[in-house]
Formats: sequence, structure tokens, C-alpha cells
Amino acid sequence: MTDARLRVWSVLADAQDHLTAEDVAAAVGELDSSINKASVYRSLSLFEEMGAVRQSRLGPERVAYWELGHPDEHFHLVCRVCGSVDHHRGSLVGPVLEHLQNGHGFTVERVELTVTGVCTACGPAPPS
Amino acid sequence: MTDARLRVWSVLADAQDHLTAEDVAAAVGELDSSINKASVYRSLSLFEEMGAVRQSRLGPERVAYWELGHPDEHFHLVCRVCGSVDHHRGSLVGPVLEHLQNGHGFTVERVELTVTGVCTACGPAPPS
DNA sequence: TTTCATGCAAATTCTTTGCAAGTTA
DNA sequence: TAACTTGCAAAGAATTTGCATGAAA
Repeated sequence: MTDARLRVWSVLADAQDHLTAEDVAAAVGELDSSINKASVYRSLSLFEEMGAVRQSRLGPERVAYWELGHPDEHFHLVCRVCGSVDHHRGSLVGPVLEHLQNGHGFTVERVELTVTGVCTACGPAPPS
Repeated sequence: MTDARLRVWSVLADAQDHLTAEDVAAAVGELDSSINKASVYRSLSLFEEMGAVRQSRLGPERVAYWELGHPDEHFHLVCRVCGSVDHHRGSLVGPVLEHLQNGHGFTVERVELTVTGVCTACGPAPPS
């Protein structure tokens, strides 16, 4: 574990949240400004390969978001208005998995459910 | 409806499938090679705003995929090995929506469920 | 004849890579 | 020393934009 990797890891662990690589780099930079963005990307990719960290795209956005690995029975609620991302755990994804595994021959490796809309704080019916 | 838009639309409609903007541009180019990629992007964005076309990211990939709009009760099965993308329609997403709408205060606008794994043709247990 | 859409090329954004130098085992 | 990691800068992929021209209402 090198210094750069340790910093990237601690940033992700502290922020129990979704961060872009840019966010991570900024946070890492506050701890140790000598750490380069390329190393942040490299660390993130490494952790992802190890399965400890997960990368996802939220909706049609083009930036990637990073977070500590989590079970698939988990999904994201993205508010279009304020941009907040809530994590939800629950039994919603389970049935989908079972359906696919049983008799449909598809081996599931990863499930990603992203719900976009308007959160309670921003609701109930803002203009589109 | 201009020529460029018409072409983009017909390509998407013919290919009942996911296409990258690049794919669309290539297919449009075969019909009319004078149509520029920028116009393809502009047309796609326009259709998306109109709600007639949907853009999504499949898994952590960074390219966007485009398809004709479809109801949310629909999800994507992406094969990691051969890259195929299957569309599945069904009652799997419905319960998720109901759960969120009823009493949780979140106004759902879009649901995206992407399942990555290994399809029947490539299975059953290829190396990771 | 005014508004809108296009082609082209350059600019942006996000991410990856080559390479020389520095670290670590 | 041998194998890895890093910083830096440049390259790359995907997408967007500015602008002058051209088509359409």
C-alpha cells in the first residue's frame, strides 16, 4: 500500500458517498498536494479490479462516480434538481436476480439500478 | 423535419437496438455521406429532449447508447463476453416504482436497470 | 428575410498512457 | 538490484461548441 493509494482509499471510505475522480483527486490533494490525478485514476482502477470499489454512471451523465464496493441489493436515487444521490438498500433487486438466474441461463455478475427523479426536499412537482 | 434528422430517426427505428452515436453516424453516412457527425449528435439530443429517444450508459462503460424511447418497465442485459445487449420487458421494475412512489416522497422520472453478466451463448462459466 | 439547421474544425471533458525518475522489497 | 509506482505531460475517446454558410418558413 503506497501513500497515494492509502489516501485515495481513505477519501472514499470517509465520504460514504459517490465521488467523481475529480472529487477524489481534490480531496486527496488537500491531504497531500503532491499526489497526481493520474495516480488517483490508477488507484481507483486498481481497487475496482480488486472488487473493493465500484464505478458507476448515474443516469445518462458522462462522468463516472466511485464508491466503496457494496452488495447489489442496493440502488441509487438521483435527484435531478439538487443532484443528491441517495443509497437505498432493500429487497427490490433480489427478485430480478432470482428471475434471471432461474432457468434463463444468464449468469448475473452485476446489477445496477438507478432511479432518477425529484427528491422529497425538492418536490413535489417542480417544472421540468 | 430536416433530412439529417429524418435519417437519424430512421436508423434508430430500424435498428431495434442500442447504438452508439458513432454507430448511428456510420449508418446515417451510408444513406447520405454528406451528413456530419455533429448533426447526428444534435439530432440525438433533440430527440432526447422531446422524449422520443433515450440515452443510457450500460454498466461502467463511457460511451452512450441510444435507442427509441421505451417504457421504464424494461431493462438491459449486457453480456460481458460478447457484448450483446438484450432488452427485457417485464414486471420486474414495477414493484420498485410503486415502492418509491408510495409514501417515500420521491417522484420517479426514470428508472434504469442494467444487469451485466454472461449470456446463455457465452456461458455457463467462463473465466473472469 | 429572418429564423433555424448544417458542416467543419476547433475546443472541452474525462480518462488513459509513455516515459523517466523515484520507491520499495 | 529488480519490480513497482509515481508525476508529468501528452495522447485519446466521446461529445460539444463557434461560426460562417445554406436551407426553409
